[in-house]
Amino acid sequence: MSSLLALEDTFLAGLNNVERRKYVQKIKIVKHLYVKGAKTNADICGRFQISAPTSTAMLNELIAEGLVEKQGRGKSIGGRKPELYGLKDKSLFVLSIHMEKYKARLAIFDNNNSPVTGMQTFPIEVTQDLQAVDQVHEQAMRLIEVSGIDPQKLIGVGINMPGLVASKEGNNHTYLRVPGGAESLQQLLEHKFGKPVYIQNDVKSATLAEYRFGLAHGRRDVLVLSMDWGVGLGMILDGKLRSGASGFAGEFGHIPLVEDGRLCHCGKRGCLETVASGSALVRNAQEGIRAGENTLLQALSEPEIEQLEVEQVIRAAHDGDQFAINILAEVGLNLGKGIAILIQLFNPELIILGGEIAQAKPFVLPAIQQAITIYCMKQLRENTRIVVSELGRDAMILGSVATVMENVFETPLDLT
Amino acid sequence: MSSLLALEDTFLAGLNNVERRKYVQKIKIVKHLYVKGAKTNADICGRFQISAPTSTAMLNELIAEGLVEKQGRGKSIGGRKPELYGLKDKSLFVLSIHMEKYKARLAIFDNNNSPVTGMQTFPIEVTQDLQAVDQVHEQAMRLIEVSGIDPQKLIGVGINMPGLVASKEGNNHTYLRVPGGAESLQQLLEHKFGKPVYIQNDVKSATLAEYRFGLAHGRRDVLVLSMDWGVGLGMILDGKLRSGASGFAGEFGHIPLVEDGRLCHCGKRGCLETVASGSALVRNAQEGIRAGENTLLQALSEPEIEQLEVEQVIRAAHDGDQFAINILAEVGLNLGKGIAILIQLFNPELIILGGEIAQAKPFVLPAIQQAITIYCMKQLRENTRIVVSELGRDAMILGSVATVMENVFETPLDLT
DNA sequence: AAGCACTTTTCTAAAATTTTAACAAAAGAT
DNA sequence: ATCTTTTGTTAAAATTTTAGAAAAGTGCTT
Repeated sequence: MSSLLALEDTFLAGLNNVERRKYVQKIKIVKHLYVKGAKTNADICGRFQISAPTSTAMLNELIAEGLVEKQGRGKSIGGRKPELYGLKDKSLFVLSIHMEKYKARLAIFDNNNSPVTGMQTFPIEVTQDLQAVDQVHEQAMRLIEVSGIDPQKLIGVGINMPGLVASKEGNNHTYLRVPGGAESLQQLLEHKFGKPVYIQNDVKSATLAEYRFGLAHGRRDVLVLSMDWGVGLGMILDGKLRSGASGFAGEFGHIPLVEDGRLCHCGKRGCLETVASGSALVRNAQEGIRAGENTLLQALSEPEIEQLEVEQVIRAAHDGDQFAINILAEVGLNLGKGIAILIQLFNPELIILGGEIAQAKPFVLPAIQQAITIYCMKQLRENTRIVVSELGRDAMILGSVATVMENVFETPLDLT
Repeated sequence: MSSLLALEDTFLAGLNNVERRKYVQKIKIVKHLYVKGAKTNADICGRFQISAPTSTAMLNELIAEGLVEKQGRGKSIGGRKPELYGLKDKSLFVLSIHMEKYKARLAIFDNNNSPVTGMQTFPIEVTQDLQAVDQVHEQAMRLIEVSGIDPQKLIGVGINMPGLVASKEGNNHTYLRVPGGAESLQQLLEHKFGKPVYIQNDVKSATLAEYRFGLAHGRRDVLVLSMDWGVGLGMILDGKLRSGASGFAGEFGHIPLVEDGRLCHCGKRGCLETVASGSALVRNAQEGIRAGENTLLQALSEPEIEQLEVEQVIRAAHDGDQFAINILAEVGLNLGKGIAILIQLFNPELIILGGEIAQAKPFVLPAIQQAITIYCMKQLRENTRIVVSELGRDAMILGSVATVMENVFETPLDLT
């Protein structure tokens, strides 16, 4: 077996204890190098509690397999300079797909998270049925072909999608429903692609990206909020992305926040999303415009009002529009009340705000902070920082790369 | 070194890789036997991916150290009957202490979680200062002496306490504050006892007990709610007790639930505790009695009303008192709204209700279920069962035993 | 600036440990 | 009663570690 990542169920079963342990150890080393970058032999010895000769032997095997290479020498700390071992560029590839309701983006990345193709964007419509899946698959196969990469080196496909995604089960419970009794959406995709496929909820995926490449890096308890049309939540708790029993954890947008509130599209009343989301912001703006509020947005025609976008309201605020600033602050206050609940329950060290709302930082952040001061206990509030994502839009597409890496390098043994 | 659990910082440092790995492996085996009960050699080989001779050798060492014994033979699955290896009764002891605001309970348990002393209860007052600590220590030392156990075999002390407990840091941020700059409360106690001491918040401790010995056993995502005077929350997520960045996660009682609500003792307004707790129940009862509601509780004199206990209201409900039933249902509805938030955020498979409220199950559970139906998304609601604790009051004292075992057997390496 | 003492890395071979293989004993299945 | 399966030992084989030595640095002293 020349490749480390055989990933076939039959492969592991055919190994004895020694071979399996070595395989697991090598995967752990590769994941370590992926997550932490190039490292010295000594570092690997220390981290995995193995001796230098064994560690060297395994690294040499990984070099022979073409996954690892020596990348110069590290800094001396008072002795001979150590050899640095790192993942070889372009030795593995991941196909990353991000599906939104009305468009999809895809790109291929290598094992050092560098894009090897440009980003492709095309329109789709994510509905209950599987039509969008076929479109995406077709485009993806074309991208793989055009990219010129060795298909053998493509180790997996990561797909973000909206809705209630049960990653482990491999199904989306909101959209893209597979016919009952048959294989899961994940299995269906794996057959189509002939590769391991991992599906994940969009916000959870972005959360993983923040953890690996963004402001959450190196932290152990972080919440990531994504506010666009709706509001989503992803959570890193004790250094891992947590998804709850069925994979649906983080349905923050639909917690009850307002007593006898407005009807939410989910069918319930007074959900957080009815007062703290892009759709709530736009609704408030539309109502204000129609009620004759003094605002720059009055310049819009009735059909333009109907088609109003979150971005336009934020732009108006940046242009000094007091009405837009007010409704953004109101959304911030409501969101802040929700965030206060999160802080009380999760005690995170950091909360990262992402999505469209990031553009409105100067208008919503003070309101959020104010709400937190009102609704949070001092000891909890003081230990939580709130920041705006630095990854921005990239979080999503990088997230599905991270999702693949996370799962591909997952060791088959988990003892608790 | 004859004992497995040396637990001195200097001990591990003095080991080389091989010795350390073996030590870790043996601890893992002991923890496995503790958590799962007696097991066969083959089971241990499979679980830890080691060969039969190595496994046998380690078990023999553990037998020699007096921790493990052969406990008869297991069932055959088509061949020779396997030898069962289990933890020897009374080979290790844990001192378990449960501190409430006005009383403390303590008892000594052995490594099979059997009490080896009766439960001792005595009055204390947990305040900002350390007075209660001295009282508890004194009583504890007396209990150890009276019990007649070999002090060498006492491996640790577990202490539950109310308040914001930062277990890792070793301090309580609400009560029992140590003078600034000095050692932590945990270190102070370790010096007093001359043993490893683990402090934990009472509800988190009970949660661990539910996980090890109660209805949460074998499940991976469980929330435990404890409702007495206040409301507390403990969470098992992905098979581990999670406490957030500073250890304060689970402050469920003080999430904002009511807009412009009543003033809470924490200083904020509209906290869940103001409408869904023992204190809210008693307050509602008192107000109703004084307003002349038609209830059995009218029989109480004014000083008795002032001293009203949760238990009395629940008893009245059991006696068919409609007023008591109504206010319990109201509390249930509010609690249910809070639980709906928890389900949306955590997606637990199980929620265990504990504390005094367990006694009022027939009156609050329907109301809770009703609130969940209103405020939860179908997909989340359907995957969550809500039950009442079967451990009851024992959860607390067993919890601090589990806390000690959890930490004592924790391997020093944790690679993520 | 050169030299010396001390570290750290890297490599190799002997020593120690762990595993596999082989086999006897024990139990169930036919 | 015989055959198959599983367990529990023991001895040979394989693997991993330790120890020792050389190589390659750093940093202090003169």
